[in-house]
Amino acid sequence: MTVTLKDIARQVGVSVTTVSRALAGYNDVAAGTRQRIQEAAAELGYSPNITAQRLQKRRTDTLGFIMPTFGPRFSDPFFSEFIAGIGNEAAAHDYDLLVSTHAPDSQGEQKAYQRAVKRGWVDGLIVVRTRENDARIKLLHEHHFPFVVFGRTNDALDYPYVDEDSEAGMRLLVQHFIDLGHRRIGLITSPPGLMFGRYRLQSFHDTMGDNGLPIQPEWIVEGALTQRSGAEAAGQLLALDPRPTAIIGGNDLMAIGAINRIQQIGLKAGQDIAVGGFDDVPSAAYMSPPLTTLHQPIYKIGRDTCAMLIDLINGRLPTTTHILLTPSLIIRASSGQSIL
Amino acid sequence: MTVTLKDIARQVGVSVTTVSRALAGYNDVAAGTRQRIQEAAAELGYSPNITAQRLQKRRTDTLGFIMPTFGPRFSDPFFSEFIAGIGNEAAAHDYDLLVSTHAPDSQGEQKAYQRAVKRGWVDGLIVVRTRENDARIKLLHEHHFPFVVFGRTNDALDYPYVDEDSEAGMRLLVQHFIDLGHRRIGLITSPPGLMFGRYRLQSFHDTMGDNGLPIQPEWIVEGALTQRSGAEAAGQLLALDPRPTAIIGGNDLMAIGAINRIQQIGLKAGQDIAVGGFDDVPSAAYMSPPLTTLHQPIYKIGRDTCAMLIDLINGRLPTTTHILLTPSLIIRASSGQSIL
DNA sequence: ACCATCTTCCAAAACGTTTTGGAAGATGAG
DNA sequence: CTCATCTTCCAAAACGTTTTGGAAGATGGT
Repeated sequence: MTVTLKDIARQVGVSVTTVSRALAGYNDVAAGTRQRIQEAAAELGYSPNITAQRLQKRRTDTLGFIMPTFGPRFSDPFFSEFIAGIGNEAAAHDYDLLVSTHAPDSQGEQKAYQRAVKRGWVDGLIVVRTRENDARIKLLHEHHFPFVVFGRTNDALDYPYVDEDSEAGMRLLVQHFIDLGHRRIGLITSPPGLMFGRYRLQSFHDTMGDNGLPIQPEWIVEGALTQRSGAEAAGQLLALDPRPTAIIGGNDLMAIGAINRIQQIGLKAGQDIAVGGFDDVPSAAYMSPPLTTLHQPIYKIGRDTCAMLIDLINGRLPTTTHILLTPSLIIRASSGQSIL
Repeated sequence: MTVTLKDIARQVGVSVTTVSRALAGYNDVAAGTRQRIQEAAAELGYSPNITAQRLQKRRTDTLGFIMPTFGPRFSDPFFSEFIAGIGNEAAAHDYDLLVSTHAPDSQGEQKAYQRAVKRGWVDGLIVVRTRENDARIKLLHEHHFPFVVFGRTNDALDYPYVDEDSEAGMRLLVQHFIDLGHRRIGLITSPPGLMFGRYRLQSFHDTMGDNGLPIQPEWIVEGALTQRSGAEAAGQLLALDPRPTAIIGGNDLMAIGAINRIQQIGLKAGQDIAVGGFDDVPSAAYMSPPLTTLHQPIYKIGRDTCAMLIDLINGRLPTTTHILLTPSLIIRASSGQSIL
């Protein structure tokens, strides 16, 4: 069937050892012998079996990425860009990328992490969308398994991570709206338990407070990170009396949903109601109105996270294991003009 | 370090064989012995090493998906939804999914396919975005390697595929515009060499011809499947005199870019210029105006493709290996009213 | 002619699992 | 008591590779 070292050995009339060492470039093989072996290998079309190499080397040269997906069918531009980032970086270092989709805290997710930790499934893991009391991180940490996280947790554990400074981001956005004269600002939050939502919500409170502005509880509505849920949440906010003059989406997808709902009831986003988002997804700049948002360099974050993990796996401690990136506020038409 | 069969065998005082067979549930193990083995396994926290199992079984239980990406940094909602589809289906059958990103026809891509074919990298491959004279398909076909394709090629080769009927889709969309009274219709095509672009272009020509409508060469502009390129191409179309009254994007991303450019120069998409796209990406319904487009059930296509591949790998010939899905036209505000 | 040193090769072990082909002892039928 | 049949176990081989620890023969210096 497929060609093995044994086949070459038989054809050339040497031992498997010699074939292996000849092809690996050791210098204890006579030039002529090596020549004949190389020719035979080329002729037979030999390529070493990956699984056998992995067993022998006790490493898989594979990285794992377990995507936490809400609901079976889902689509989030964040993930394709992030995968492109880690995928390219991994490929550059000759690592494979194993991708698995599982609902957060589901049995399937737990099994996947167990396989990594106990069964030599992959050499390291990339963890995203941190949760409060994140069981994944506890597990990996106590098994001393190599991993890097995009996000932080509320544990006291020390582990390498890359994160965006959600607090700073939200502060920029809220202050921007306040400076434009807004006083009643609605917020569409992400599902509970997600750390980044927690930081953003906290910062929303803080920034409003620092400006001496009270917050009505009904200004804060929960969404599910999708356009549809953003539209629904916006519907609730727009039904308030008085209604908010600005709406912040916990991510761009929800902000896009909000804009849609605003137009639907006959108002103009960016004129009657200001809107802002988080992420700067590719479509954000092409909406009408274009969406004011906080730019996160997702692709770069993916690359950096992956590079850090590879260093970790190979025992090269990264110089810094805690990276906090400040998102930059991209002001576009959806935040409108001053209403003062 | 990690626990192996040997460790359990030593602790219980039996052979490795017996441990293996006890845990695998064979009935040639005494009840008491099995009990002690199971307890020891639980106590030591044993889980079988995946790589060793794979070597022994000569199968990886892993599927490969090599994403053809244009440019290093990229983001296409098509891929995240497609990955979710194949990922979930794969997980349901206990298969892993290996994802690799490579530029089309690049060296890296070729190497990846070689690894699959010759080195036991994965048990099967999913191929997408077929190209003219697609080298990937020729390679896989001549090596009798299990694979399923999303898309068709111009080869005479027989292989299993799932595809959307681009010709039917384009016909629906063009006819829709013609019925609304449009006579000058611009088309933003995908990069050359991509089969789906070829079908769409051909069908564009055919449908216009069938309606007795001539096509000016300058109505057809090439894009790169991104919002930005769609905006640029639309810019060219809008500069024509007389300019087209309708613009079709080769995919939704380019249609979204076109809408953006239309608004930018002070015209109203869906009123002054009709716009249509392909794919029905999640954002399409939330644009303003919402985008008329051809809905492709990407998630389902991913699942079906993957299911077919798994059948193939396990020697269960799927009943049908050629599936052609007709996209449905979703009419939204961007196609506007009749202009007659 | 003898010993030391190179050069070239390979058998065996190892990675951790599953499968094959018995073997030893217990049980039961006659 | 004898032979056949179960029950329970295991040594060895296998998957395909890499590494270890020599061994045999060639070379060269004296």
